[in-house]
Amino acid sequence: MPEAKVSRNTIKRLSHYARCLRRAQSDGVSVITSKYLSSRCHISAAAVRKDLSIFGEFGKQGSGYDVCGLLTNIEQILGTAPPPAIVMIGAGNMGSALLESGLHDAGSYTYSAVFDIDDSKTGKSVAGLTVRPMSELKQTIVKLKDVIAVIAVPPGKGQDVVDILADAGCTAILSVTLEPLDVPCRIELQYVEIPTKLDILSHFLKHGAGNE
Amino acid sequence: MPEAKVSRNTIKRLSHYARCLRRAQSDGVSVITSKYLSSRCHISAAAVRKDLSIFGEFGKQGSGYDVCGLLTNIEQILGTAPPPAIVMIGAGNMGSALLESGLHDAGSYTYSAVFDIDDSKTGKSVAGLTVRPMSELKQTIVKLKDVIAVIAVPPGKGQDVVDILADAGCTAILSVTLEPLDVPCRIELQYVEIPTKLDILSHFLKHGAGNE
DNA sequence: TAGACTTTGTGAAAGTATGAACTATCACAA
DNA sequence: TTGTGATAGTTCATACTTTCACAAAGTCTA
Repeated sequence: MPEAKVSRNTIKRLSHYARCLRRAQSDGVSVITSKYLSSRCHISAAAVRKDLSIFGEFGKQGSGYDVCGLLTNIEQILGTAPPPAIVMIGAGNMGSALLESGLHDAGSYTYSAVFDIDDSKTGKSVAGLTVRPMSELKQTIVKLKDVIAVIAVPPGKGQDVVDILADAGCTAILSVTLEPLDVPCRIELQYVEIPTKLDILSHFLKHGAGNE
Repeated sequence: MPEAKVSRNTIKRLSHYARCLRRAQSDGVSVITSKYLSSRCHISAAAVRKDLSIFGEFGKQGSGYDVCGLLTNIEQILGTAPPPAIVMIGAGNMGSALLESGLHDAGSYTYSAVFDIDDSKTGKSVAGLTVRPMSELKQTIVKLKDVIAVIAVPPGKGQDVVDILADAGCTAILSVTLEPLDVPCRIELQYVEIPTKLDILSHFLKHGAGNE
């Protein structure tokens, strides 16, 4: 599998293609063109073809790409076939919202467990999962191995959680808290950057939206 | 104010600098170096200086940048002095979570109003705001003028909200729903891309995290 | 004051991304 | 079988972004 040099931006676009393909698949579409992907993902058709050329002459001229085969290839690169387990830390408003909204459109991710620092929540059920105490977090991470940890705790509590996760050997974290987190460089950390997105919107409100 | 050509990536970084500066300010720091900003924002010092050079020889060799003055300049570009109003659409789990978590660390943004499609929620209070019916949404947008709309409704309900917002002349939307939305090109739309971030994390889990 | 040290600002170079244009290949119909 | 239209794959040129290196300018200590 010679796929060493896939840039981060390409990964992002592949993620969009994957969602678009799943949608097409559930609509019964079996072949898809770069033009269609282009319009649905707001990416130029040339860029789509360039991205997809990493699979090596996979598409068919004149018709397009096989939806099922393309999705399989993309999921191979994304590592979502099967997807890693997801563990939620925080069963408050935000954690519950994410758990209940589900992630079906994002692929076949599922939440494996949910933890909360507040022991009074232990044993309660959220979106079909039983809330477990933080004392069990480390052993769960170790046992599951390939796991993405989602941190949805109140500001000020995030760093403690990160430290536990790092200690357990977790290497992939998605944070939906606002506080800045320090992580060892071997951990890949993704932020849900609501403040940054607000600032971008604010900028375009003040200085004109159209001029990208 | 000759600041026409600030790229989107620069805007993102300025947003990070702004948060870092606010933090420094509340810690009583009055002067800050590119090196410090670099380490806190995970951006190379050279990039920081290049970004900040758009203000034109603002820093002082040997010491650094004046925290207060730099923040003022950045907020000028971000358009967050004062910030636009924020209107929340959706008072469910997600909407409530965002309203209650607050945005103090992100600047001086405040939520101005919250709406919900479920009339049984009308009149109830969430995070100090009274939930209002969707029928009042349009006139509120029109009256506030400079406003960012945050969409936090269940999947399937988002497009209807977008249509109302577009009709009301709203030009800045932040979506935290998973569904893809179609907006007129004059509207600046930002997604909270949780599925994409999960895919990025999944990729690095499978193919090694360190090789960025 | 002198001299060592720190930090900014910037021009050049290297690396990336983007877009246009062209070619090769395939599907389909007559 | 042959011609026509459509689309993937590739190449090249352009523009943008990031990084490097260093001069200029300020700070600090003795």
